[in-house]
Amino acid sequence: MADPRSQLARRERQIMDAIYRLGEATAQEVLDHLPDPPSYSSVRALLRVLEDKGHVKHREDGTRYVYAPIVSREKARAGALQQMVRTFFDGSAAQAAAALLDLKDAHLSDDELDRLEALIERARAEDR
Amino acid sequence: MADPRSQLARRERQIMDAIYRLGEATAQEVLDHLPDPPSYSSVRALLRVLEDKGHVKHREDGTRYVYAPIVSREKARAGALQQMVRTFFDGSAAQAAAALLDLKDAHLSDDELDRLEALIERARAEDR
DNA sequence: CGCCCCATGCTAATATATTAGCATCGGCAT
DNA sequence: ATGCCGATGCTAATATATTAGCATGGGGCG
Repeated sequence: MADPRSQLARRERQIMDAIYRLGEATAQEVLDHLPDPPSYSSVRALLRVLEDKGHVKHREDGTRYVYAPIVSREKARAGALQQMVRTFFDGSAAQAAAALLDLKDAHLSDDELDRLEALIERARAEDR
Repeated sequence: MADPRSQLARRERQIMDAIYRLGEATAQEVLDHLPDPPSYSSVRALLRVLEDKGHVKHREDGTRYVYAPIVSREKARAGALQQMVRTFFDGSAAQAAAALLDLKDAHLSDDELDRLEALIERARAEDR
């Protein structure tokens, strides 16, 4: 599964990222999460374009539109992870996981570390 | 550190991804790794643009140019990881690592699992 | 030496994305 | 009822990216 975002133009992708970050969002909320924010009007136009292209859908909340991605967060991120692994880690998911643990602002809690170890044990078991 | 690729246009980013995947590459090699490949000539033009913008440099290998990224693979991928974690994992590197272990084509070897566990132990130790 | 091949430089045309303005519509409070 | 506010629809202008063509230049080999 390819990362659908890889087909998007710069702004379009920034907007999709904002929506994925927020789960769902109004034009104003998207605008608030955009780097070098353009006008509100521009954001709305791009949301319409993204809807035309089938990347986004909207529901009405009272008088305004709330946008949500067509491709679920889970699927989109799986695609993004694979893309990442291919581009930067020679296809090795393990290398990528290792790099994540190394991120300086990773600050992992004991709980999280426990859960990761559990996952590793599970991966071992599955391989047999 | 932000992901420098987030400023790039669609094709430009695809080209940067190819270069990061390959380490360094000629125009022809980049072309071979591009989805919906344009003409060779277009690729060369974009490589020049990317060089102007400071994303890429070239050395001469005999008569041809071999392009390499300005920002090291390590730095670029750290930025990309952070971006990914922010967008898809609510800022939690641990959640991201967990998703990596779950990727269906992750196929992790025992060796890799060992190394990951070691990293987890180290993370525990550092936190004290 | 001169030709050919394989590369690059440059430039112009086209396509696409991005922007923002203006018109409009509907609900709600006065 | 009507005026206002906050929203959308639409469209046109502009900026940017993308494309590909043509000219040029150097090196190696017959």
